[in-house]
This record gives sequence, structure tokens and C-alpha cells, in this order.
Amino acid sequence: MEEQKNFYITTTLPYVNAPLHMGHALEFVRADAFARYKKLQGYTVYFNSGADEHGQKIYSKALENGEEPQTFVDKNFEVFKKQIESFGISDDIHLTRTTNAHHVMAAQDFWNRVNNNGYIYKKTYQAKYCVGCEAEKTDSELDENGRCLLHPSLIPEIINEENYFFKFSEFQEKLLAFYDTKPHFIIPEFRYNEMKAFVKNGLQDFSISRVKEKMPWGVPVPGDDTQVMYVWFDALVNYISTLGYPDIEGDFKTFWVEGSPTQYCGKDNTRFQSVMWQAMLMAAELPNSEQIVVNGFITGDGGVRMSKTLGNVVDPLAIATEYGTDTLRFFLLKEISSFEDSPFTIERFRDSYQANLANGLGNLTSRIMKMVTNYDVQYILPTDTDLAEFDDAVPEDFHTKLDAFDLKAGMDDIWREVNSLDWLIQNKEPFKIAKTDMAEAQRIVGDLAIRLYIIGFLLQPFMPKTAETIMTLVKEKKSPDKPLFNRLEK
RNA sequence: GUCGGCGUAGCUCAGUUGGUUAGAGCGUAGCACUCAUAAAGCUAAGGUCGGAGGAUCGUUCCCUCCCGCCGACACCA
Repeated sequence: MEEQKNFYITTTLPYVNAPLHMGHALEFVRADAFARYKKLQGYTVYFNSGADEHGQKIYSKALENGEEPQTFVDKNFEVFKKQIESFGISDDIHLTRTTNAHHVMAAQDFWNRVNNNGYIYKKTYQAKYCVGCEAEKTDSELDENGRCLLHPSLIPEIINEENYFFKFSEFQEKLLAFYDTKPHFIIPEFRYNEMKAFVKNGLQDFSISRVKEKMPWGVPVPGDDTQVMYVWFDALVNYISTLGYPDIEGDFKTFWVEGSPTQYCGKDNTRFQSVMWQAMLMAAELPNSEQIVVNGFITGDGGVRMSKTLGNVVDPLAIATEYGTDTLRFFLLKEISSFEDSPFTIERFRDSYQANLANGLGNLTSRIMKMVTNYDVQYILPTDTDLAEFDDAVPEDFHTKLDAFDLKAGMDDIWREVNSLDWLIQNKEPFKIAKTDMAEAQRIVGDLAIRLYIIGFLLQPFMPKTAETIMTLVKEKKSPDKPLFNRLEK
């Protein structure tokens, strides 16, 4: 019997107090494309995402709206589901909610496990609190004088409170040893180097709870009803609570232990996923993640940050609505750098759409399929199984690039194939040959149709609807009754 | 401040383990074709490879310095 191939992939869980932005879309679309790619390779895939629904920001926002926090997050979760639908995310995605009863139980179990192993203790935590913001501030949110950036006239209050702490400091050596065994644990490499440097600099214990009196909206700390968990022991545990943890048989075994757990995240999240979460897993004596893939940020023109003030924000939902889900996916996967910061502007988006989809892939499909129908071309298509093993059909290094999470490079390969088919038609001129030698024209067009089919096949993880449309047209020997991608007027 | 990275055609980026004319895609201009969404194809214009100095027979690619940009240096999902 063939060996069972399992694969687990997850995104980070967005906060659901605001609409998803382009960076979220990027993370969802990349993880989804990779999940689809693995499925095509015969893996049984568990694709996880969800919503982080606890914490101060959500609690405050709910109160502002005069709603119960649970009502507020319930409502937002529905909105969230609609939003990721417009990103073309696979139907079989598993969505974890951190307010879900099983997750709450799992977070508490995880806490107990770490606590029983002796890695949790209580001590005084000093937080800086800005009265103007009514929120705790981190050092990076304060200026060089220790003042809040938004309220520089106020001196932040120092709040002393008893919190539970995680003995992060005990994991420096273990983490470094773990990293030594995993040369590609964090992708790209320069992020890995940053994290190694961070760990080598020494680790300090971090606080993992808050006083319930001040912030009741969280998972209760087991055995202490005066405290709730802070984000780490709550949200991060979703990656395994979704798999049925604390049951460590079943899906947990299949996908976390044997499924090469792979986590996508934005670059601001690298440390949480690849250092803190890994130490937490070690403390719980559970297996570590297999790989952390770190995206860059999406910027406005010229690499500047997107902001309402600058008016350069591009809303992924608006793009999906106006141009289609696959077009949004296309741009994110083909034109946004796989690992570095990258600009998304409507002008770039439209330029790329026109060149690669309307004039490129869409037009190519029309011209080939029109000849197929006009010349009554016959051909035999490879089966999907053939294609999966038919290396000649796949651009060289295509799999190597995708396996290294360079999805953009894979897309570039596919478009090289699109361009070469356009070139072949112009170069061989089957439309001229058809006038004198129909058999030869049919042979040429038949080859083109098969190669177009392969493009459709390769495109499945990236642009699932378009891929299906192309494969169906070629299978049924039909020319499209309308353009796949309409040209844009200038 | 410490550590790391980057600066190559209008734009986004490849590349060179130093060696004759520096590449791609998009955009721009021209030619030409007709199967196609007036699309595709061909051709062309466009670069002192951030600046200065050094090592070398020779460097955009090595070394030093300078200028500019970015990231990490913890409690930010």
C-alpha cells in the first residue's frame, strides 16, 4: 500500500475587529494556493485559519458599539467568512474561533500541560499605560522619551500587576539546537537569520495573563479566576485545537505529528510563530512546527505604507468584486514578491491584468480554441494522473520553486509557457497552413490545445476557476462564448 | 548605536564564482500579420549597473569610505 501523505498548513488568525486588508488577502491566497498545490500532488491536506476573537481591542470595540462581546464577534465572524470567500479560498478550509468552547478547553489544557512541566510562574509585571489611549503601550509604541506617540504630553502610567509568566528564558539552548537541525525552518533565509540572532541575544520570560478585573474578555486561567490568558497561550494554541487537541491521536497525530505543519505569517509575526510558539510547544512536550513562511508587506506606490491619510489603500474586496476573485489571486501570486515588501496599486494591477490576462492568457485561449473548432481538431488529452507524473509537461524547476514557497516564480514559469504558445502560433502559422494542408494544421493546433490544457492544469492552485474553465473548454473542444478576461478601456 | 540587507533601463526586478556588444517583463515608438479580446509576432529607443577611492592585466560583481533606503534588536496578530 502506498504511504499516506498528509499535509497541514495554516495562516495566522486575523483579529476580526476590522475588515481584512490586502496583507490578509495575500496570506490567505498564498496559503490556499499552497494547500491546493499539495492536494494536486496527492496529499491529504488540512488547511486551517480562523479568527482571533479575544483581547482588549475587541472588548473595547464591542463596548463602544454597545454590544456583548460575544454578539460582536459572532457578527464579525460572519463578515469574515464572506470576505475570505471573495479571496477564492478552498471550501474545505477549517476555521477556528478562539471563543469556540473546544478551543477554550484546549487552551486551558495546553496551559496546564506547560504548568505541570514547571514553566509557568507568577510575578509582578510592569506595563506602561497611556491614559489618552486607554491602552497598554509597548516600548516600540513610545518615543525616545518614553512618551506615547499619540499623546506626547502625557507621561504613561506604570502599572504593576501580578501576572503569570512563561519561562521563555529556559529555551534559548533548546531553540538554537532545534534550529540547527532545520536549515529551512523559516523562509526566507534572512528572516531565519534575524530570529537566530534574536534568540542568541538571550530570552526573557514573557507575561501570559492579564487581570480579569480590567480585561475580562479572554480564556480563564485554569485554577485562578482572577486572571485571563493573554494572547499567546490563547491564540497560538488554535493551530492544534483545530486538530482536536488535547486529543493527541486522530487529526493531531495525522496532521501535526505526521503532516509537516506549515505556517504562513506576515513579517511582523515572525517571532511569535517561529520562536515563542516553538518554545511553548517544547514546554508542552509536543512536536514543533515544520516550517514558517514569512510574507513581506504590501505597500503603496514607491514602497510607502498604505494609509487612509495618503489615500493609497487598495481594498481586496473591492478588487475581487470589480475584477473577479481569480484576478485578485493572479496579481497577488504573480506580481507581489514572494518574500519582500511589494507595491500594490490600481495602476499596476490594471496594467498587469491587461497584459497577462486579457491580452495574454484570455486571448491565447480564444485563438487556440477558435482554431480547434474551425478546423475540427481532434486530440487526446493526458489524464490528471499522467500530468502529475509527466515531468516533461512541467517547466523545469517548477516544483522546486513551489516547494520552496516561491509561488511567484511558479507563476512566471506558467506565463513563459503562455508567451511561448503565442509565439508558436505566429511562427508556425497554422491559420495559413489550414488553407493548403488541413491535416498539418490540425496537428499543430492539436499540440497547442494540449499545451493549453497543461497550462490550465498547472494553474489550478493559483486561479482555480480560470483553470477549470480552460480545462473544460479544451476537453469539450469549445471556443469560449465570451472572453475569459475582458479588455480594460483606458 | 550594534548586526544584516538593499541601491542595475520610465516601472517591477533578474544577473555576473571578475573577462569581448549588461538581461527579462511591463510601458513607449515603428513594421507587419490576421487564428484571436484591433490581441499576438518582429524591430527599435532607453542603463556612467548609487558616489569616490583601492587591489587587479581587467570588475556592475572583490576591499575601504561616503550618500540614500529598509529590516532585526521582544511582550506589536
